[in-house]
Formats: sequence, structure tokens, C-alpha cells
Amino acid sequence: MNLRQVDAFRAVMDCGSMTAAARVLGISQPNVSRLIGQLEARVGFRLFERQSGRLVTTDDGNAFHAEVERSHAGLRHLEQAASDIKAFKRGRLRIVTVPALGYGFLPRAIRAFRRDHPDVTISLQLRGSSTVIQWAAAQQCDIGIASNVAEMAGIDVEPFAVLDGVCVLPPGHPLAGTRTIRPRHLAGLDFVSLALDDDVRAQIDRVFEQHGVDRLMSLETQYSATLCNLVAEGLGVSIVNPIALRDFAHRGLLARRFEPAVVFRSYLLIPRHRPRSRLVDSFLAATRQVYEEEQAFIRVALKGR
DNA sequence: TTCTGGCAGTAGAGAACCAT
DNA sequence: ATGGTTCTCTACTGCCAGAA
Repeated sequence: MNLRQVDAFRAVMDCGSMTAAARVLGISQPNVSRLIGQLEARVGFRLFERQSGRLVTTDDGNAFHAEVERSHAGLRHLEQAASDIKAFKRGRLRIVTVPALGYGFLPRAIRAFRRDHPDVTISLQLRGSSTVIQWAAAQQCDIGIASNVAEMAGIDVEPFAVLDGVCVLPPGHPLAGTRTIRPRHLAGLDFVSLALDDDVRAQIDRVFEQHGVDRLMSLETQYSATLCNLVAEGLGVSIVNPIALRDFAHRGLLARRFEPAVVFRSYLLIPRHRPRSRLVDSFLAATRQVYEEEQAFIRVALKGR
């Protein structure tokens, strides 16, 4: 059974004769006759009785027609879905990212993306860099964002964000009036640190060691969002990826430039062994747009006192 | 090779026309 | 009014050609 035969059957049912059906379908009448014959042979029963040279639908034919109409409604649904996919209105995006960008930044990028693609299903997973890399290499996501990346087969790596870390202070902190904070300013202060396995943690520790400054290492956590919350609670100061700043502006968190620079890098990971979809390109465009807005926010936040 | 479609020819049935 | 002939419509089959 094929679609041509079913189309012919529907046309004959709608038009009442093979000749009229042939006109509607734009084929010759013998072809319609042949298609109906093939369909009858396939289903194993007569769809029409030939009475006095005219077609009369059998009971089986009527029952079959009801099923055909039901299936045809499903087919129209498929055609609409295909049309939507062609116009990339629908689809599915699987994103896995490090928490620093997954807490506030990516939700804002998703909101921007959703304006043009409201029906796309998005899965957003937050994992550590090593897991992000593994998932991208195993084709288990469409887009990965990691903070430190070793070369790995099967992944295209593109630099995404390079931002200087900022010093964050709780509201009303004595250093609030200091425009640029240096290691000596934090001597003896409670410091909320990134976890030991974070490569930026090593970078920060090295800076303080080189300047001979001791901090009170009283708290550590692996997530920048948790870190910002701890600072906002007045439990210490810290150095964070500024991309998290916007999420804590409402808590009065203060941000100040930190020197010498501690660099937070983020990379896009795109699985290589499959065609890159337009949805991915569209999402990355939205992400870059939001990133530019984020940079503008950071500039303003660092000017404020 | 298979599928699809067109052309030519054939057959059956009803409608129209005409001679009786 | 009736029966025969012709015309028209519809459906079917066989054959062939073109495209994939």
C-alpha cells in the first residue's frame, strides 16, 4: 500500500467517480482505475462494487475510508510538523554548561532565543567542565560550555567569553570606596574561595602567594552562584566570574576591579560528527547578543560606587 | 529494474434518437 | 408505445516511455 493509492481512493470517495477523481488528481482516468485496483488487491477486499458501470462504495470501503481520513489527519499533522522543522520553529536543543553560566546568563540567552523559537524544547543541564567535555565528545548534547578545555577528538572548540575576574563585597563593606582592589587590600579578610579542583582557584591562590598576602580561607564552594550568595550574606569577600554579577545585583552585592587580572575563560563545545543545525546557530547568535549586553552591565557595575 | 503515467483499444450501461 | 441503433460516459487492460 502506498500514498498514491490512498490518495486515489480518497479522491474517488470525494468525487464519486474515477473520471472526476482523475481530473482532481491531474492524472489520467486509467491510472486512477489501476491505483484503486492495486489498493483493493493489497487490502484484500473490494472497496467498490461496479454496478451498471458505476462505482458504489461497499461497507468495507466505507469503513476503510473512515480509517483513511483518520490517518490523513495524522499525515496533515506530520506535514505541518515538517514545515515547522523546515522553518526551524520546532526542534530540541540539549545544552550542558558549567554552573557559572547556567545560573543566570544562559536563562537570559534562552529567553532571547525563545522570542523567535517559542516551540523549541530546550534541555539545560549544569555540570562541571570535565563532564561537559565528555558529553560533547559523546554527542550527548548539541552545545556544551566549559571553562577549561583540553583538546578532545570529536569536538569543535571555540573561545566564547574571556572576562577578568572581579572582587565581590557584601553591601556596606569597608572596601566599598576602593575603585581597584589589590591582593594587599584582602589581607586578613574572610575569603570565600572556589573549590580546589577549579583551575581559576589555582590562578587566584598563585596571585596571593606571589604578593605574600594571607587571607582567612574560611569557606569554599564549587558554584559561583553559591559563592556570591555567601558574600551577599556578609560571610566574606571573593573573586568571581563577572558574568554572575547581574544575578546578584538585587542583593546589593558590590563589584570592584581586581588587579592583577585573574582571567575567567569559557569555551563553546560543538559535537563534530553530525551536521550543525540551524537551531544551534540561532541559539549561539542569541547567546552572543546576550553576552554583549552582559559586558555592558559589567562595565556599569564596575563604575558604580 | 522498478515505478509512474499516458495512449489506444475494449466493454458495459444509460440516454437519446428514430423507424415502425 | 415499442424496439433497434447510435452516442456518450465510465471503467478496465495492455503496451510503451521516461525517470530515478
